[in-house]
Amino acid sequence: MVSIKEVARHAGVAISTVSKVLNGYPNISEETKKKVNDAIRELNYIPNSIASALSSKQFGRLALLLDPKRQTQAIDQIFMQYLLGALDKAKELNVEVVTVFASMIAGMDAEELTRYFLSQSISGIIIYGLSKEDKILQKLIEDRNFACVVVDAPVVNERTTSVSIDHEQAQYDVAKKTVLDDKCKSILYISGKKDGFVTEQRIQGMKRLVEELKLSMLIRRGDFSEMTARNVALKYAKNRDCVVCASDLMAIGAMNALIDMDIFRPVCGFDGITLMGYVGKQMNTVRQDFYAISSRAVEEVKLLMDGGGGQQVVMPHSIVKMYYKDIIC
Amino acid sequence: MVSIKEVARHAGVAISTVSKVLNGYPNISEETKKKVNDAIRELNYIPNSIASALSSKQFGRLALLLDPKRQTQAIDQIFMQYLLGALDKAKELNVEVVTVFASMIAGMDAEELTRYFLSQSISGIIIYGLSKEDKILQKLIEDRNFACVVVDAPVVNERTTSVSIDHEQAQYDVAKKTVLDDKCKSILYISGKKDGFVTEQRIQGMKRLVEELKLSMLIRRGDFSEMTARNVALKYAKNRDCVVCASDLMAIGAMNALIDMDIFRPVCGFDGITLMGYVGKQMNTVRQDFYAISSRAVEEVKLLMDGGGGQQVVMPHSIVKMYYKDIIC
DNA sequence: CTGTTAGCGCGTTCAA
DNA sequence: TTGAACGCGCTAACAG
Repeated sequence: MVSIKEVARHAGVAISTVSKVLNGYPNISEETKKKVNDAIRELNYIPNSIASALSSKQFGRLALLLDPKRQTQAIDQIFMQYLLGALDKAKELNVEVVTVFASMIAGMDAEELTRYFLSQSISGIIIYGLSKEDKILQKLIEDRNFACVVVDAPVVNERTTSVSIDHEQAQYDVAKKTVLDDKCKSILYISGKKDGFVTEQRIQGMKRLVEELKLSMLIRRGDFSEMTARNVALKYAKNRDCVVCASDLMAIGAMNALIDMDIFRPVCGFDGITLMGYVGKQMNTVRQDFYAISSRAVEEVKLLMDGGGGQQVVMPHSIVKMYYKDIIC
Repeated sequence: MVSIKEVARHAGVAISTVSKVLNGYPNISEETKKKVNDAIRELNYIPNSIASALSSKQFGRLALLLDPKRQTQAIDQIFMQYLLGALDKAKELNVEVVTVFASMIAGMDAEELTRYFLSQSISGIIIYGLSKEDKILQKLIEDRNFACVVVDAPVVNERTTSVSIDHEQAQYDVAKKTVLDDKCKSILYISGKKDGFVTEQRIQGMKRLVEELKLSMLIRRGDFSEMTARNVALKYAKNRDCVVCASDLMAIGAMNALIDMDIFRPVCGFDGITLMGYVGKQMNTVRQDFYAISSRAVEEVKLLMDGGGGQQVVMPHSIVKMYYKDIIC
């Protein structure tokens, strides 16, 4: 491995001069700059980022914390968008990223987790989809040892920023459009899991709408799975004017149930990802740009790592009519 | 940040002694070992992996090379299984992993890519789904600067191992079962993309079967998308006894086309992931364990990084009957 | 504008 | 069995 020392010798300058050229310091004559760059090229020199990090004490890596399962699942597609957005932005900002899956840290308490991250030179963490039940990560956040960005959970402190769309408003918006389009009076709402932060926010949005438009609403707990939504719809949709679901996947389940029952009800979903397969129908949904959200999360965590304070970041959403012709692949 | 120096001072020993305890060297008395460990615990000392790597010159990180798109896609679910399998195993083997997406290295030629990886202290690479058209990565592999493992492509040299199931045999197996179950005589085969290594292997499997059982076969190029498979099936399935598809997703597309045409044909797929949604049908498919494949790939790349030679690793597959009731989420 | 020097935190001789 | 000393490759004062 060719080191900075050899480059310096080859160029006939000091090591520090090479370093300065490398890092774009001012006050270097064009002439020496050229000499150094020539040497670098000739020797095919590659800077050692490890040594650089050690020397400059710029450790500060960023951990992306996701919770995929051994079983393939629809949400994996969202995870990929998160990863893609984060890695692209991290490369742009020159931040090293470590991908961490929940299974790798299962069983660790907050203290072990802290040690684990520190030993990996991690100083910033992005947590995707924090659960209300996850006391360990919440402790980690409260301890403020790391710069944290929480996606889709309203957690903020001096070292923690929250990034997400306004779920309350988004749920309100998409349901309102659906209700008004078809002059519905009664709603079946299939919500998300109990332990998710967004679930409650979306229910609030529904309640606001129901109050405002003087509607009636039946809320049934879903779990973001197609199957459960299907069963709920089979049981309760008949007496309702429309079905509002807290995810596109559940909307598909509900839609299939309606088809099986041979009745029509407007259905609306949430997420706006193209995973629904070909069924020749259409529906309203909330579209979020998971890539952009994750990209922003990286920017925010960088700010925190550089000493900024935590804040609440609200990303834009839109309501779109999706055609089920959108294909999975 | 508490360093090894403070631990040494606290324990009343030399730095090197602490280092030896840390790395499990022999010839350390139980007594000093205890002193050191106590100090470590008291000070809450965390070894700096960066400094350790620099000092021991053990760089050797592992890059995982994937190609997800900005658009959500079914294959994302397979990617997640790959990532999960690789990261779990890497943690077990204590290998540092860097996730790299194709978009991050787009436009680089083999030489730039080499420099990029080297500057990141990467010495091993796992390439998932290498395309025949990707001359740059193929050059990278041929250059032998890195320990490479290629998943789903039959590329082997001294520094390159191939890991995948036997696609020829798997395609043969699943099609044979489907054909024999229903006594089919003519097949519509919807293949994968032209530029994939596995596409050709699977076609070979089909050809072997056709010859052995004296069948007739019409091959149409698909692209692993539901939509294309649907269109192909609409056009050609009517005159054929069954439809064999090179992916589950295409099988769904074909199945939906058959339903629309209101005709029945046995359909078989490939992959065995549960992404098909609820349609109340069933079909044969090849099941591969993507997690296990990726896990094995990491083991193999570790062997290569430690000086081993390249080889061809064939992972097991099985033929299963999948019920479409398997739900996406 | 350039070179000298002193570390960063740790692993690894080699003497003691 | 232990510790002093050196160096990994690089950055960052400071001196010239």
